[in-house]
Amino acid sequence: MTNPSSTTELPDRYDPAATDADLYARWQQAGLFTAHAARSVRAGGDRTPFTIVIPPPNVTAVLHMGHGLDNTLQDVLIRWRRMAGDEALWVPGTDHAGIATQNVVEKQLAAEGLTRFDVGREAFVARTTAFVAETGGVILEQLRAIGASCDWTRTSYTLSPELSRAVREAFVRLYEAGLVYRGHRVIHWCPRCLTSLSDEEAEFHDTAGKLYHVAYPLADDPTRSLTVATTRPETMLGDVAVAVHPDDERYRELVGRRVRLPVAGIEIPVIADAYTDPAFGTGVVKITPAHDANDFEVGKRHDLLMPVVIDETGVVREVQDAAGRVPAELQGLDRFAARERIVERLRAEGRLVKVEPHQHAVRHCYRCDTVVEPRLSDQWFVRMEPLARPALQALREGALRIRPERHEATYVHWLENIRDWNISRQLWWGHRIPVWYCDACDETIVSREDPTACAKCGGAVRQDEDVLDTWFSSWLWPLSTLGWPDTDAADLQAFYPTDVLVSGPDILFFWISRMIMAGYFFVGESPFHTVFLHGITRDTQGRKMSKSLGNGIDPLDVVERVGADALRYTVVAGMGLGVDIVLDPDDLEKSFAPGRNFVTKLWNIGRVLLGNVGSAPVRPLAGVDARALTRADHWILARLAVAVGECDAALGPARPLTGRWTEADHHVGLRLNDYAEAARRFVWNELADWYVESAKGRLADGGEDAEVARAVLVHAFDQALRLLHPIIPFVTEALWQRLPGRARGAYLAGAAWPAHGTTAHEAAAGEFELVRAAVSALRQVRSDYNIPPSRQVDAVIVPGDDADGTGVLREEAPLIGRLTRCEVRVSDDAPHEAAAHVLLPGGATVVVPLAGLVDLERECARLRGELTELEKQLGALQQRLANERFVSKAPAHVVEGERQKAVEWSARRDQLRDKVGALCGG
RNA sequence: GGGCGAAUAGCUCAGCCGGUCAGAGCGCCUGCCUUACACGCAGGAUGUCGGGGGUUCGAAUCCCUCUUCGCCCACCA
Repeated sequence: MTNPSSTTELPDRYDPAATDADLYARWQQAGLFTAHAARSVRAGGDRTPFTIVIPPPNVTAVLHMGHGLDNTLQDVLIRWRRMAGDEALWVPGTDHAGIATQNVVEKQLAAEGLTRFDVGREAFVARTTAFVAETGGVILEQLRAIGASCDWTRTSYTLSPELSRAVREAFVRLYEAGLVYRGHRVIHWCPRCLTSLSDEEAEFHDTAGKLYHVAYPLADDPTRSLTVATTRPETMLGDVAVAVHPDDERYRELVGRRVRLPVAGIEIPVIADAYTDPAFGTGVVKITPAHDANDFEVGKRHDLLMPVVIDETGVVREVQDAAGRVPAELQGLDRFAARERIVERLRAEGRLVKVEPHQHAVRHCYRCDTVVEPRLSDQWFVRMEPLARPALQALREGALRIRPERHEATYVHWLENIRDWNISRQLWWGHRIPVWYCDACDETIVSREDPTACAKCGGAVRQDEDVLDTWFSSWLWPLSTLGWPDTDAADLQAFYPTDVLVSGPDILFFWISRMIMAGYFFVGESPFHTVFLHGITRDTQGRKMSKSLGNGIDPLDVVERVGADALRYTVVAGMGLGVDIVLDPDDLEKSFAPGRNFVTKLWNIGRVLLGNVGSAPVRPLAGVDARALTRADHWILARLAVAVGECDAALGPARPLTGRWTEADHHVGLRLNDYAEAARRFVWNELADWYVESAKGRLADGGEDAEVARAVLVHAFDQALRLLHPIIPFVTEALWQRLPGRARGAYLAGAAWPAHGTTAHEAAAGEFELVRAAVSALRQVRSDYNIPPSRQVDAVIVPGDDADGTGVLREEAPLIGRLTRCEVRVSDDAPHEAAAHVLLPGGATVVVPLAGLVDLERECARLRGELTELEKQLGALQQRLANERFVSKAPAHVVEGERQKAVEWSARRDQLRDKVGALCGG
């Protein structure tokens, strides 16, 4: 790479399209993203490992803004730690996404007029496999476009042979521990996907429904009836009882008698069960064990029949134990059509007492949004309570923290009330459940290896038809991607436990909590010590970005228009911890302006800096005699030290300082927006606005001082690029490569994170603050009096009591003059004519003669107003200082600060009075 | 029905343990194409920090309450 010696070789904008891909390829060629197990201290190396496993996107997914955000944050952390000297590993990969992927392929089949049953299981799986192989994993390619520094040599896939082995091992181990069992109960069923769902997969949606009050006449006295309330009249065909509360006086005498079930025309008993809430509706509830989880429990308690009247597709018919319950006219109707018909019949028969509107939460399939049908079936479950205990303990003892902290309460609540996990799915796409049945002797075989015959009787065996919940492989992700169940695997040894898990809060239960439970159960350790939950992206109306609403932003669009760096900077700088980020899908230019502007600014700082510094070798800062440093040099070095400190503080400790999170470090760090702001401020408001401007003259003058300025300039910029690299890796690398003296093959991506500076520069830096104050004062005068830049202004700085300050101002007068386009001299000799006065800290006064420059009359009015306002404020301040209680109770430094302020204000008031006197003649 | 969070400049938000916090970015106003940058420079305006009450010498910051939005959880048929 060449080192351009003038800005003419650098275009005036950074061109991501022409640069980013090339830089990314070179990073990868240099092996910068590849972690080495042997270098981890856990494997005898000398580097602390820092590991993140990516939340594996669905294999068929394409990148959306949520991924853009999530992966940017991970990349910031990974790049930061890599630079900080850790053995940083970011494991990428994809999830086979059972239902989601199967649905995609089924849709393709549907377009051909076929169902999966038409093609058969084997062919369907083959087709899906081919589909995934062909088009899957696109998202991983897309991640490179935003700069994600994943270790692509370790790319994983939940359905790969290696990870499938982990899945089977996990299932068998849980089974052997008695934590996996087969249960016969009512589960959530999606009649469209034709599979069971876990509690988490059956999402509640508020729905405007109706509450139907239906009269069930007493069998032995049709003039009397019990009225039940139901939202789902179609299930009444499966009623086996009506229940009242045992203590409910109103119905006590009816318990044990029978009622006649309308429509079905059969008799069912009245039972007493505490499940019934006497206060709800009429206090009478119909019991339908096969179609309601609670009713199922009641049914079991009372040993009731469990007739199934709705089949797996949601069609009403006599499925099981339901002979004679479904009238012919209802047979074969969809459940919702059946509801209508039943209601009509009830109305016709005079059994419908009333219908009320009813707002309630109805479970829907999280994949296809179909209303879930509770269904009685045999499923595999994981007993979760024993797994939850250590996961709760982890948080209590500080092995784990969740940020922002408010999510910790959610986590605890969920774990404390955890329910068993239905892990079997009636799908074809996924890990086949490793259970075989022998029909000959009824033996159940759960095995790591595929059995060929029944171990007991030698008979033929057949494997369970179901597959595992896709999350059953996801929950092993931190383990399986690192080589588990091979506990000797180099990666597992070197990188497990991992460090930070970055995700949106939406999959806290689906995935994150379960990973923690798996970590403890399978290897006895939490898979990570920090869960970092970020917000989600919303549009300007506050709506969640989604495909269906069409309000999403395609990150690749953004990359194309403003570049990956601008995208990354915008989301990192714009997002508080755990706070949602609002972006306008209709105005990408505006939404990403902060990032775009900053990248351009940085690029231009690079242009002027490189252009002024040239390509000749530059001394390392350490080789510069400290006595040769100017005030400005000290100042920028001091500011750099502050910026580095702020960035480190904002990012926080990468891991618990004492092995466990404590009050001291639990709530610290991961404030990426603060980190971004600290770095931005240094580079823009300090380095560019002040230091670079101040150095231009020195560089032009040449000589020894120019060498010093070059050294400081290059050092400060180099350090700034390092600070910013995790956020905006491309432009910083492109600039860093052009710094003079850059060694071939060295990359910023592999460079060291800035070390804390010394405090050696602070004293001289303070002097430069006085220079800045003088410059600001003169700029303000120019602006206040509307003096155009072209108009030369003579300024006099009248020394104050501070002899040192006067010395500084005298020496720096040329610089102050250059930065303000004024002719500045320091003299006791204040001009006598009308002039503007600005007081500097330390007592010196900037005086600018105004004769011929302004309308004095207007100016006087303005000044008098200013004086009045100041006197008012000063009065209040003095009153405060006269307050006994304030002086005695407030901390000394506060009182001292107020006193100081009063002194300054008084001086300013006196100045202002003089000024008014001088300008306005008394 | 529980639990949690948010309400601060026109917009999106920072403001941790009460006193240099009334701030940033975008937008707006004024003046500048000052040979790095108009995706810029210099200067500037705008907020009784959702309402009410309380604690305190002092509250955007703590407590109570109300209002309005979110989110999560939940077997009230």
